[in-house]
Amino acid sequence: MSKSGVFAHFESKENLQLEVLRSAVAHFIAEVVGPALRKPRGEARVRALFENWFDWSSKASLPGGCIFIAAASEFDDQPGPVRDYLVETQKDWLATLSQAVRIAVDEGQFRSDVDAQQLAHDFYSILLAYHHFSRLLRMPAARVRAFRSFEQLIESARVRNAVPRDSHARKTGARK
Amino acid sequence: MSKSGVFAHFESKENLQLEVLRSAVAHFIAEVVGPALRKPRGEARVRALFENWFDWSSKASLPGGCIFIAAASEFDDQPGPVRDYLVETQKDWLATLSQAVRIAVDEGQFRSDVDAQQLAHDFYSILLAYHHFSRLLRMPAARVRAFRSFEQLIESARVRNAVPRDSHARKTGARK
DNA sequence: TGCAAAAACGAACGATCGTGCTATTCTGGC
DNA sequence: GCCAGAATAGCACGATCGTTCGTTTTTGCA
Repeated sequence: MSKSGVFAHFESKENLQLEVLRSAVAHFIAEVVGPALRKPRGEARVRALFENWFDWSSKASLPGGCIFIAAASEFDDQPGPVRDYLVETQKDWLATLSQAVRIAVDEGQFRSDVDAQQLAHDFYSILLAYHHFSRLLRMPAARVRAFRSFEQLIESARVRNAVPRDSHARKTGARK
Repeated sequence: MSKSGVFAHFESKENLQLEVLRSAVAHFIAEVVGPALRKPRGEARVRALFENWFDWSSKASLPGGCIFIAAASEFDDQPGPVRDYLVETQKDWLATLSQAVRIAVDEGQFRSDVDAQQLAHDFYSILLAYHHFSRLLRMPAARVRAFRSFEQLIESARVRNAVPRDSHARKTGARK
Protein backbone atom coordinates (compact mmCIF):
# COMPACT_ATOMS: atom_id res chain seq x y z
CA MET A 1 0.00 0.00 0.00
CA SER A 2 1.27 3.44 -0.82
CA LYS A 3 2.13 6.16 1.61
CA SER A 4 -0.84 8.29 0.58
CA GLY A 5 -2.98 5.17 0.70
CA VAL A 6 -2.57 4.75 4.41
CA PHE A 7 -2.69 8.46 4.90
CA ALA A 8 -6.23 8.56 3.58
CA HIS A 9 -7.39 6.36 6.47
CA PHE A 10 -5.68 8.15 9.34
CA GLU A 11 -5.54 11.86 8.98
CA SER A 12 -2.13 12.40 10.46
CA LYS A 13 0.90 10.54 11.60
CA GLU A 14 -0.07 11.17 15.20
CA ASN A 15 -3.48 9.68 14.60
CA LEU A 16 -1.95 6.63 13.04
CA GLN A 17 0.37 6.20 16.02
CA LEU A 18 -2.60 6.42 18.35
CA GLU A 19 -4.52 3.88 16.31
CA VAL A 20 -1.57 1.51 16.28
CA LEU A 21 -1.34 1.76 20.05
CA ARG A 22 -5.07 1.24 20.45
CA SER A 23 -4.87 -1.85 18.32
CA ALA A 24 -1.90 -3.08 20.33
CA VAL A 25 -3.88 -2.60 23.53
CA ALA A 26 -6.70 -4.67 22.10
CA HIS A 27 -4.30 -7.46 21.23
CA PHE A 28 -2.61 -7.17 24.59
CA ILE A 29 -5.90 -7.54 26.42
CA ALA A 30 -6.91 -10.43 24.19
CA GLU A 31 -3.68 -12.34 24.60
CA VAL A 32 -2.32 -11.36 27.99
CA VAL A 33 -4.93 -9.94 30.33
CA GLY A 34 -8.00 -11.82 29.13
CA PRO A 35 -6.60 -15.35 29.39
CA ALA A 36 -5.13 -14.51 32.78
CA LEU A 37 -8.49 -13.34 34.08
CA ARG A 38 -9.87 -16.72 33.13
CA LYS A 39 -7.39 -18.38 35.46
CA PRO A 40 -8.37 -18.97 39.08
CA ARG A 41 -8.01 -16.01 41.39
CA GLY A 42 -4.72 -15.82 43.24
CA GLU A 43 -1.19 -16.85 42.42
CA ALA A 44 -2.24 -18.70 39.29
CA ARG A 45 -3.58 -15.49 37.83
CA VAL A 46 -0.49 -13.51 38.77
CA ARG A 47 1.66 -16.18 37.16
CA ALA A 48 -0.48 -16.11 34.03
CA LEU A 49 -0.18 -12.34 33.69
CA PHE A 50 3.57 -12.61 33.97
CA GLU A 51 3.99 -15.54 31.64
CA ASN A 52 1.53 -14.31 29.06
CA TRP A 53 3.42 -11.07 28.87
CA PHE A 54 6.55 -13.02 27.97
CA ASP A 55 4.81 -14.97 25.25
CA TRP A 56 3.29 -11.83 23.89
CA SER A 57 6.42 -9.67 23.95
CA SER A 58 8.52 -12.24 22.14
CA LYS A 59 5.96 -13.05 19.50
CA ALA A 60 7.33 -13.06 15.98
CA SER A 61 4.68 -10.53 15.03
CA LEU A 62 6.37 -7.98 17.27
CA PRO A 63 9.85 -7.75 15.77
CA GLY A 64 10.42 -4.48 17.57
CA GLY A 65 9.65 -5.98 20.94
CA CYS A 66 6.97 -4.67 23.26
CA ILE A 67 5.53 -1.72 21.44
CA PHE A 68 4.54 0.02 24.66
CA ILE A 69 8.06 -0.01 26.00
CA ALA A 70 9.46 1.11 22.68
CA ALA A 71 6.89 3.89 22.46
CA ALA A 72 7.50 4.84 26.07
CA SER A 73 11.12 5.67 25.49
CA GLU A 74 10.30 7.49 22.30
CA PHE A 75 7.54 9.63 23.74
CA ASP A 76 8.51 10.04 27.37
CA ASP A 77 9.76 13.53 26.66
CA GLN A 78 7.38 14.36 23.87
CA PRO A 79 4.09 15.72 25.21
CA GLY A 80 0.90 15.12 23.30
CA PRO A 81 -1.97 12.67 22.97
CA VAL A 82 0.31 9.73 22.18
CA ARG A 83 2.23 10.21 25.38
CA ASP A 84 -0.99 10.69 27.32
CA TYR A 85 -2.40 7.47 25.99
CA LEU A 86 0.79 5.60 26.81
CA VAL A 87 0.68 6.86 30.38
CA GLU A 88 -2.88 5.67 30.63
CA THR A 89 -2.11 2.17 29.37
CA GLN A 90 0.88 1.81 31.65
CA LYS A 91 -1.22 2.79 34.63
CA ASP A 92 -3.87 0.30 33.59
CA TRP A 93 -1.31 -2.45 33.29
CA LEU A 94 0.15 -1.68 36.69
CA ALA A 95 -3.35 -1.58 38.14
CA THR A 96 -4.10 -4.96 36.59
CA LEU A 97 -0.99 -6.45 38.14
CA SER A 98 -1.74 -4.81 41.49
CA GLN A 99 -5.27 -6.06 41.49
CA ALA A 100 -4.17 -9.62 40.75
CA VAL A 101 -1.75 -9.44 43.67
CA ARG A 102 -4.40 -7.97 45.93
CA ILE A 103 -6.70 -10.85 45.07
CA ALA A 104 -3.97 -13.34 45.89
CA VAL A 105 -3.69 -11.66 49.25
CA ASP A 106 -7.43 -11.77 49.78
CA GLU A 107 -7.46 -15.42 48.83
CA GLY A 108 -4.90 -16.09 51.52
CA GLN A 109 -2.22 -17.19 49.10
CA PHE A 110 -0.01 -14.16 49.55
CA ARG A 111 0.84 -12.74 52.94
CA SER A 112 -1.46 -10.04 54.18
CA ASP A 113 1.41 -7.60 54.64
CA VAL A 114 2.30 -7.76 50.96
CA ASP A 115 2.22 -4.31 49.38
CA ALA A 116 0.32 -5.02 46.17
CA GLN A 117 1.50 -1.92 44.33
CA GLN A 118 5.06 -2.53 45.34
CA LEU A 119 4.96 -6.13 44.22
CA ALA A 120 3.32 -5.14 40.95
CA HIS A 121 6.13 -2.65 40.49
CA ASP A 122 8.68 -5.38 41.15
CA PHE A 123 7.05 -7.70 38.65
CA TYR A 124 7.02 -5.07 35.99
CA SER A 125 10.65 -4.26 36.75
CA ILE A 126 11.55 -7.79 35.82
CA LEU A 127 9.63 -7.54 32.57
CA LEU A 128 11.28 -4.25 31.69
CA ALA A 129 14.71 -5.62 32.44
CA TYR A 130 14.04 -8.71 30.37
CA HIS A 131 13.03 -6.53 27.47
CA HIS A 132 16.14 -4.39 27.81
CA PHE A 133 18.55 -7.29 28.13
CA SER A 134 17.09 -9.58 25.55
CA ARG A 135 16.83 -6.88 22.93
CA LEU A 136 20.13 -5.11 23.44
CA LEU A 137 22.36 -7.87 24.72
CA ARG A 138 20.59 -10.68 22.86
CA MET A 139 21.28 -12.60 26.02
CA PRO A 140 19.42 -15.92 26.12
CA ALA A 141 20.01 -16.07 29.86
CA ALA A 142 17.74 -13.06 30.25
CA ARG A 143 14.63 -15.17 30.28
CA VAL A 144 16.02 -17.53 32.89
CA ARG A 145 17.11 -14.57 34.98
CA ALA A 146 13.69 -13.01 34.74
CA PHE A 147 11.87 -16.13 35.80
CA ARG A 148 14.25 -16.72 38.65
CA SER A 149 13.64 -13.21 39.95
CA PHE A 150 9.94 -13.76 39.52
CA GLU A 151 9.95 -17.01 41.45
CA GLN A 152 11.89 -15.37 44.22
CA LEU A 153 9.35 -12.58 44.49
CA ILE A 154 6.47 -15.03 44.46
CA GLU A 155 8.18 -17.15 47.06
CA SER A 156 8.72 -14.16 49.29
CA ALA A 157 5.08 -13.15 48.98
CA ARG A 158 3.64 -16.56 49.72
CA VAL A 159 2.14 -17.41 53.03
CA ARG A 160 4.54 -19.61 54.97
CA ASN A 161 3.70 -22.76 56.77
CA ALA A 162 5.52 -21.67 59.86
CA VAL A 163 5.82 -18.39 61.70
CA PRO A 164 8.80 -16.39 60.45
CA ARG A 165 11.88 -16.81 62.55
CA ASP A 166 12.18 -13.20 63.44
CA SER A 167 9.28 -12.42 65.63
CA HIS A 168 8.69 -8.79 64.87
CA ALA A 169 7.31 -9.83 61.50
CA ARG A 170 4.15 -8.65 63.06
CA LYS A 171 1.56 -9.92 60.71
CA THR A 172 1.90 -13.58 61.69
CA GLY A 173 0.79 -14.38 58.22
CA ALA A 174 1.07 -18.11 58.84
CA ARG A 175 -2.47 -18.80 58.06
CA LYS A 176 -2.53 -21.74 55.69
CA MET B 1 27.88 26.56 16.81
CA SER B 2 26.80 25.77 13.33
CA LYS B 3 25.93 22.37 11.96
CA SER B 4 29.00 22.24 9.75
CA GLY B 5 31.04 23.52 12.67
CA VAL B 6 30.47 20.43 14.70
CA PHE B 7 30.67 18.29 11.62
CA ALA B 8 34.26 19.33 11.10
CA HIS B 9 35.24 17.76 14.41
CA PHE B 10 33.47 14.43 14.04
CA GLU B 11 33.43 13.05 10.56
CA SER B 12 29.99 11.56 10.61
CA LYS B 13 26.88 11.47 12.69
CA GLU B 14 27.73 7.97 13.81
CA ASN B 15 31.12 9.10 14.99
CA LEU B 16 29.58 11.90 16.94
CA GLN B 17 27.15 9.50 18.58
CA LEU B 18 30.04 7.26 19.55
CA GLU B 19 31.97 10.19 20.94
CA VAL B 20 28.97 11.34 22.95
CA LEU B 21 28.63 7.87 24.41
CA ARG B 22 32.33 7.67 25.17
CA SER B 23 32.14 10.97 26.96
CA ALA B 24 29.08 9.76 28.87
CA VAL B 25 30.96 6.66 29.94
CA ALA B 26 33.80 8.82 31.22
CA HIS B 27 31.35 10.89 33.25
CA PHE B 28 29.58 7.79 34.46
CA ILE B 29 32.80 6.26 35.69
CA ALA B 30 33.84 9.52 37.30
CA GLU B 31 30.56 10.09 39.10
CA VAL B 32 29.13 6.63 39.70
CA VAL B 33 31.69 3.86 39.56
CA GLY B 34 34.75 5.73 40.78
CA PRO B 35 33.29 7.10 44.01
CA ALA B 36 31.75 3.71 44.73
CA LEU B 37 35.10 1.97 44.37
CA ARG B 38 36.46 4.31 46.98
CA LYS B 39 33.88 3.01 49.45
CA PRO B 40 34.76 0.02 51.60
CA ARG B 41 34.38 -3.36 49.99
CA GLY B 42 31.06 -5.05 50.57
CA GLU B 43 27.52 -3.81 51.01
CA ALA B 44 28.63 -0.19 51.31
CA ARG B 45 30.06 -0.33 47.82
CA VAL B 46 26.99 -2.02 46.38
CA ARG B 47 24.83 0.66 47.97
CA ALA B 48 27.05 3.39 46.58
CA LEU B 49 26.82 2.01 43.06
CA PHE B 50 23.06 1.94 43.32
CA GLU B 51 22.65 5.35 44.90
CA ASN B 52 25.21 7.07 42.71
CA TRP B 53 23.35 5.82 39.67
CA PHE B 54 20.24 7.54 40.93
CA ASP B 55 22.01 10.81 41.53
CA TRP B 56 23.62 10.61 38.14
CA SER B 57 20.53 9.65 36.16
CA SER B 58 18.44 12.46 37.59
CA LYS B 59 21.07 15.13 37.19
CA ALA B 60 19.81 18.32 35.59
CA SER B 61 22.50 17.96 32.96
CA LEU B 62 20.81 14.83 31.65
CA PRO B 63 17.38 16.14 30.67
CA GLY B 64 16.80 13.06 28.53
CA GLY B 65 17.46 10.72 31.43
CA CYS B 66 20.09 8.03 31.35
CA ILE B 67 21.66 8.32 27.93
CA PHE B 68 22.58 4.64 27.85
CA ILE B 69 19.01 3.51 28.38
CA ALA B 70 17.74 6.00 25.83
CA ALA B 71 20.34 4.90 23.33
CA ALA B 72 19.67 1.25 24.08
CA SER B 73 16.07 1.46 22.97
CA GLU B 74 17.03 3.48 19.93
CA PHE B 75 19.80 1.18 18.77
CA ASP B 76 18.72 -2.21 20.01
CA ASP B 77 17.56 -3.14 16.53
CA GLN B 78 20.04 -1.06 14.60
CA PRO B 79 23.30 -2.93 14.08
CA GLY B 80 26.55 -1.02 13.87
CA PRO B 81 29.36 0.31 15.99
CA VAL B 82 27.06 2.40 18.18
CA ARG B 83 25.05 -0.65 19.15
CA ASP B 84 28.22 -2.65 19.68
CA TYR B 85 29.60 -0.02 22.00
CA LEU B 86 26.36 0.13 23.93
CA VAL B 87 26.38 -3.62 24.41
CA GLU B 88 29.92 -3.37 25.70
CA THR B 89 29.12 -0.66 28.22
CA GLN B 90 26.06 -2.50 29.49
CA LYS B 91 28.10 -5.63 30.01
CA ASP B 92 30.73 -3.61 31.84
CA TRP B 93 28.14 -2.08 34.08
CA LEU B 94 26.60 -5.44 34.89
CA ALA B 95 30.06 -6.84 35.53
CA THR B 96 30.79 -3.95 37.87
CA LEU B 97 27.62 -4.63 39.81
CA SER B 98 28.31 -8.37 39.86
CA GLN B 99 31.81 -7.84 41.06
CA ALA B 100 30.67 -5.59 43.90
CA VAL B 101 28.19 -8.25 44.96
CA ARG B 102 30.81 -10.97 44.74
CA ILE B 103 33.09 -8.95 46.97
CA ALA B 104 30.30 -8.53 49.48
CA VAL B 105 29.97 -12.30 49.48
CA ASP B 106 33.70 -12.76 49.92
CA GLU B 107 33.70 -10.29 52.76
CA GLY B 108 31.08 -12.38 54.47
CA GLN B 109 28.42 -9.65 54.34
CA PHE B 110 26.26 -11.38 51.76
CA ARG B 111 25.36 -15.03 51.99
CA SER B 112 27.66 -17.38 50.20
CA ASP B 113 24.85 -18.85 48.12
CA VAL B 114 24.01 -15.48 46.60
CA ASP B 115 24.17 -15.58 42.81
CA ALA B 116 26.12 -12.43 42.06
CA GLN B 117 25.06 -12.15 38.45
CA GLN B 118 21.45 -12.72 39.34
CA LEU B 119 21.52 -10.11 42.08
CA ALA B 120 23.26 -7.66 39.76
CA HIS B 121 20.50 -8.31 37.27
CA ASP B 122 17.89 -7.64 39.93
CA PHE B 123 19.55 -4.39 40.94
CA TYR B 124 19.69 -3.17 37.40
CA SER B 125 16.06 -4.16 36.91
CA ILE B 126 15.13 -1.74 39.63
CA LEU B 127 17.13 1.02 38.01
CA LEU B 128 15.56 0.37 34.62
CA ALA B 129 12.09 0.37 36.09
CA TYR B 130 12.77 3.59 37.94
CA HIS B 131 13.90 5.18 34.73
CA HIS B 132 10.81 3.98 32.89
CA PHE B 133 8.34 5.02 35.56
CA SER B 134 9.84 8.34 36.48
CA ARG B 135 10.22 9.48 32.91
CA LEU B 136 6.95 8.30 31.47
CA LEU B 137 4.63 8.42 34.44
CA ARG B 138 6.41 11.30 36.18
CA MET B 139 5.59 9.34 39.28
CA PRO B 140 7.39 10.70 42.35
CA ALA B 141 6.69 7.42 44.14
CA ALA B 142 8.99 5.70 41.67
CA ARG B 143 12.08 6.56 43.65
CA VAL B 144 10.58 5.31 46.89
CA ARG B 145 9.48 2.13 45.16
CA ALA B 146 12.93 1.59 43.75
CA PHE B 147 14.66 2.01 47.05
CA ARG B 148 12.20 -0.23 48.80
CA SER B 149 12.83 -2.99 46.25
CA PHE B 150 16.54 -2.41 46.65
CA GLU B 151 16.43 -2.68 50.42
CA GLN B 152 14.43 -5.85 50.16
CA LEU B 153 17.02 -7.40 47.85
CA ILE B 154 19.87 -6.31 50.09
CA GLU B 155 18.04 -7.69 53.09
CA SER B 156 17.51 -11.01 51.39
CA ALA B 157 21.17 -11.23 50.45
CA ARG B 158 22.56 -10.38 53.87
CA VAL B 159 24.02 -12.97 56.14
CA ARG B 160 21.67 -13.63 59.02
CA ASN B 161 22.73 -13.71 62.61
CA ALA B 162 21.11 -17.06 63.09
CA VAL B 163 20.99 -20.16 60.97
CA PRO B 164 17.80 -20.29 58.93
CA ARG B 165 15.04 -22.11 60.66
CA ASP B 166 14.48 -24.83 58.14
CA SER B 167 17.82 -25.84 56.92
CA HIS B 168 17.05 -26.48 53.28
CA ALA B 169 15.57 -23.04 52.81
CA ARG B 170 18.56 -21.88 50.92
CA LYS B 171 18.25 -18.63 49.14
CA THR B 172 14.51 -18.68 49.12
CA GLY B 173 13.47 -18.17 52.68
CA ALA B 174 15.17 -14.90 52.81
CA ARG B 175 12.82 -12.05 52.35
CA LYS B 176 11.60 -10.54 55.56
C1' DT C 1 -23.42 -4.02 -17.22
C1' DG C 2 -23.14 0.57 -15.72
C1' DC C 3 -22.03 3.83 -12.43
C1' DA C 4 -21.39 6.34 -8.19
C1' DA C 5 -18.79 6.02 -4.04
C1' DA C 6 -14.83 4.48 -1.81
C1' DA C 7 -10.19 3.22 -1.86
C1' DA C 8 -5.67 3.49 -3.45
C1' DC C 9 -2.09 5.66 -6.10
C1' DG C 10 1.52 9.09 -7.94
C1' DA C 11 3.42 13.28 -8.01
C1' DA C 12 4.84 17.14 -5.69
C1' DC C 13 5.32 20.58 -1.81
C1' DG C 14 8.04 22.41 1.99
C1' DA C 15 10.76 21.02 5.86
C1' DT C 16 14.43 18.65 7.86
C1' DC C 17 18.42 15.72 7.79
C1' DG C 18 23.33 14.04 6.90
C1' DT C 19 27.06 15.48 4.33
C1' DG C 20 30.53 17.98 1.39
C1' DC C 21 32.69 22.13 -0.30
C1' DT C 22 34.15 26.76 -0.06
C1' DA C 23 34.62 31.02 2.30
C1' DT C 24 35.21 33.55 6.40
C1' DT C 25 36.87 34.35 11.05
C1' DC C 26 39.75 33.41 14.83
C1' DT C 27 44.32 32.22 17.02
C1' DG C 28 49.16 31.97 18.22
C1' DG C 29 54.10 32.73 16.91
C1' DC C 30 57.21 35.95 14.40
C1' DG D 1 50.65 43.87 12.90
C1' DC D 2 51.10 39.73 9.82
C1' DC D 3 50.37 35.42 8.35
C1' DA D 4 49.81 30.34 8.41
C1' DG D 5 46.83 27.15 10.11
C1' DA D 6 42.95 25.91 12.59
C1' DA D 7 38.23 26.63 13.77
C1' DT D 8 33.84 27.96 12.34
C1' DA D 9 30.26 29.49 9.23
C1' DG D 10 27.35 29.51 4.95
C1' DC D 11 25.47 27.29 1.35
C1' DA D 12 23.89 23.70 -1.48
C1' DC D 13 23.18 18.75 -2.67
C1' DG D 14 20.34 14.68 -2.41
C1' DA D 15 17.44 11.94 0.53
C1' DT D 16 13.69 11.37 3.49
C1' DC D 17 9.59 12.85 5.93
C1' DG D 18 4.71 14.46 6.78
C1' DT D 19 1.23 16.17 4.07
C1' DT D 20 -1.85 17.61 0.12
C1' DC D 21 -4.17 17.01 -4.08
C1' DG D 22 -5.70 15.37 -8.43
C1' DT D 23 -6.11 11.03 -10.85
C1' DT D 24 -6.89 6.24 -11.36
C1' DT D 25 -8.55 1.87 -9.81
C1' DT D 26 -11.59 -0.99 -7.22
C1' DT D 27 -15.94 -2.04 -5.07
C1' DG D 28 -20.91 -2.48 -4.13
C1' DC D 29 -25.20 -2.21 -5.93
C1' DA D 30 -29.19 -1.09 -9.44
